[in-house]
Amino acid sequence: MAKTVTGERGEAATQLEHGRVTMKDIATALGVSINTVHKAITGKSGVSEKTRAKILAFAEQNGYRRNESASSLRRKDANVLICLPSSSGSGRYYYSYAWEGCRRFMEEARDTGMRFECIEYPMGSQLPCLEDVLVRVNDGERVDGLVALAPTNAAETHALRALTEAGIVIELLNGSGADTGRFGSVVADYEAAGHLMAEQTCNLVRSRTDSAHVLLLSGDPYVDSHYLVARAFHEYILEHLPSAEVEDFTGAHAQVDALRAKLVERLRSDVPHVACSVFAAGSEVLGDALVEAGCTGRVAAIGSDLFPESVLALRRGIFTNVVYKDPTGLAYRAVEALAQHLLWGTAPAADVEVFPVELVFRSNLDHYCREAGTLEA
Amino acid sequence: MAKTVTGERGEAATQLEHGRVTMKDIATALGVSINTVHKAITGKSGVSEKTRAKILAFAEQNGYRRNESASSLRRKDANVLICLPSSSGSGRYYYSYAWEGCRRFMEEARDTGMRFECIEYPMGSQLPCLEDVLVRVNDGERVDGLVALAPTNAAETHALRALTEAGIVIELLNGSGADTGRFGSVVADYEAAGHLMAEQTCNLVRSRTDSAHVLLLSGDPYVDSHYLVARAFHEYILEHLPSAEVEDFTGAHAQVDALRAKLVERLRSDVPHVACSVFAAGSEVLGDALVEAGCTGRVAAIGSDLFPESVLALRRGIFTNVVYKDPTGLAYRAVEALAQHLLWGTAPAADVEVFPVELVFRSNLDHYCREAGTLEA
DNA sequence: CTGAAAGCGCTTACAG
DNA sequence: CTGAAAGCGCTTACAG
Repeated sequence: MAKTVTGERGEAATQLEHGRVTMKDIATALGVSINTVHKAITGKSGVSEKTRAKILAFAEQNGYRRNESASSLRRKDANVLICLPSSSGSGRYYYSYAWEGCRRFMEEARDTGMRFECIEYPMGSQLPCLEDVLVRVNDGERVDGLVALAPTNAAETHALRALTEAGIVIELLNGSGADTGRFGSVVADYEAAGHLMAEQTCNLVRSRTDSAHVLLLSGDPYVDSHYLVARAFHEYILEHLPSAEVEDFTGAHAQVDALRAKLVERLRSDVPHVACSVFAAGSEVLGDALVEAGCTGRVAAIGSDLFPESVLALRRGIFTNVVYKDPTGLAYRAVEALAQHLLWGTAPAADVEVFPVELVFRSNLDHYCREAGTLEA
Repeated sequence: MAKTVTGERGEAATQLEHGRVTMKDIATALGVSINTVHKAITGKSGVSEKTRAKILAFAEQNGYRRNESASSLRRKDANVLICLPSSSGSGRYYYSYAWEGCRRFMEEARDTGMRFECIEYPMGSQLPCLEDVLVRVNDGERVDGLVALAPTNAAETHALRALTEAGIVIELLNGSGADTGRFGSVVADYEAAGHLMAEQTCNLVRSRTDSAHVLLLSGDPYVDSHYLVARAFHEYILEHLPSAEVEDFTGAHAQVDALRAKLVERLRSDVPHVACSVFAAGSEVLGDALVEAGCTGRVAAIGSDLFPESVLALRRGIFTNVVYKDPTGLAYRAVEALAQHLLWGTAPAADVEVFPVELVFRSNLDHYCREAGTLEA
C-alpha cells in the first residue's frame, strides 16, 4: 500500500501508508467476530472452511499483516532448549562465539514470550545431553524447540529423531542432519571456505615461475567441517594451479602435539611457499610451528577461524589471512529461525541455510574483533 | 536475572527468567500510580524529582526493562523522511543498494508506529530537496527525523543546520557532517578500504623481485569517499612496499570517457602489475579498459563496490577482487539508529559509526549477490 | 462452529 | 504534581 507522488522538482516520493488493516477491520467488514478472524488467520481450529476461506481471501486482498507487537504481548510462552558444547577448553576456538550469537538473540527476543534454557555440555558428549532432554520430556516437561549440533554418529541421529517424534521442533547447527526429522539447519559454506583459501593461495604465488609448494593442515577426515574445506581446497588447486604441489598433514585435536612436532621438522627441512589450516586448532599449531621453525614472513600462511591466537598471528604478520565462518552469526540465525517458526509459523526459504565465509586481512581485522566482542581489538 | 544450575552429568544450565518486572509491579511496590512510573521512566515531565529518583532507583535495582512490544502498540507515530539520490542513472552503482537497506528497515519497523517518506532526488541535487523539506516544516508539517547524505558543500551544511534548528533529528550517511548539528552519522571505514586494497596489492606482487608497477584510479579528490581511500592506499604502499611505483589517474563521473581512453592507451604502452580503482564508476571504466587493451588476466585488478558490471568482471577473472563497503547495511543502520533514538531515546555508542569493509573473491561472490538481492547470482 | 469478554504492558488523553 | 480510565491489536480462556 504505497503511493508515489512526483514533486515539482522531479523528486519521486514514496509514502508507506501506516493505517494498516487490523483483525477488527476484517471482522467488521465480514460481519464475523474478531475471534473468528483470529482463528482463521492463525490457522487454529474452530472455524468452518467456508468462513476461513472468506476471511483469508479478504485478508490477502487488503494486505493484512499481523501486528507482531500486539501478537507477542499476550501470547503463551514457548520453551526452547539450546544444547551446545561448553565455551571453555577446546570450545574457546569456536563455541564461545556460537554462545555469544545465542545470547544476542535471546536478548533481542526478550519481549516475545519465549523462555530459553542454555545447556553447555563438555565437548563431545552431546548424546547424554540429548538423552537427558528426552527423559525430561517423557517426565511431562513441556519443550517446544531445541537447538543442537548436527549429529556426528548414528546414536545422536537416533536421539534427535526421538526428540522430533516427541513433538519438539529442532534446528541444527553446523550440519544438515537431514535424517533426524529436524525442522531446519544452519551451516557455513565449507566449499566456499576451501575455494577461498585456495584462491588466495593462488594469488600469493601468482608471479612465481617455478611450481608452488603448499602445505595443508587438513584436520580430521571424519569431521565434515574439516573434510569439506580440505576437499574444496584440493579441487580448486587442481583446476586453477595444477602445477602446484599440495602436501597434506592430517590429524586434529588429540594429535595436535605430534602435528606440531612434525610440522616444525618439515618447515626446517624445506620452506614451502604457502601453508594453510582448514581448522581452528590446526591454525594455532601452524602459527606456533612457523615461529618455532623461524620462517614467519617467508611462508605465506592462511588460518581458519578467529580466536585470540589467530588474531595475534594475523596482527603480527605470521598469518597473511584467516578464513572466517562467523560462528556468532550462524548460531544467532539458528535460534532465530527456530523462534520465528515457533512464534509465527514461518519457515526459512531452505531447510538448510548456507552462510557466507570471508577472508580477513590485517587491514580490516579490527572490525571483526569489535563485532565478535570477546576478541580484544 | 539468570540462575545457573549444574546437572548430574556436569552440564551447566542457564535459565533466562522471564517473569519480568513491569511498570505495574513498580507502581504497586512504591504505592504510586502506574502513570507516574511511566512518566518517571520515560523521562517525561509531571513527576517530582524525589518521586522520579525513587522510581528510577527501584527500576534499576529490580532490573526493569521496558517491554518494547507493549510500548510500540499505543505509541504516537513519528514521521521520518529519507532523502537520498535516485536509484537510477549513476545512482545504480551505489544508491540503489542504500535504498534497499532503507526498505529493509522500514519493513522490519512496520509495527513501531513510524511513518516513513522516501524522497529520491536526481543525483547531485540534495540542496533543493532539503530546502523543500524546510518549507514543509515551516508550513507546519510535523517531521521528527531525517536521513540524508552528509553535506558536500557549505550550502548543504547550512540547510541541514536549519533543519536541526527546526527540531528535526538528523542522521547522516557517508560522512561525518559534524558541523550540521546532526544526531549521528554512519560511514564506511574508508581508511581500511584503502589499506585493504593496498594490502592485497602487496600480496599479488609478493614474489616479484623487480619493483612493482601499480595503477590507481583515484577518483575525485574533492569527494571524501574517493580521496580518503586513495590516500590510505598510498600510505600503506609507502610503508610496506616503498619500492613500488604507483601511478595516479584522477577524474570521476564527468570525465569518465576521457579516463577510459587515457587508460586504454596507458595499458597498451606498458602493462602494470596491478590496477585498482577506489570508486565504483572507475571500476567499470577499469574493467572496460582492461578488456579493450587486451590485458585481462595479465594485470591483477581490484575494483570498488559491487554492481552488475563489477560482479561480471570478478566472475570472468578480469578483476581479482572487489572492495565491498556494504551500502545496504550502512543505510539500514542509519535509519535504524534514527528510529531507535526517536522511539527509545537511545543513542549509539559513538555519534559517528564506522562500518567494516571486506574484500570479495570469486569464491564467495555468490553470497554477496544473494544478500544484495538486486545482483543476479 | 461462533462470539463476548478479559487482559498482555504500556501510552495517551483527561480530570483532579 | 498525581491518578483513574481508555485503548493499542491481538490472544486466551470461557460460554453458548
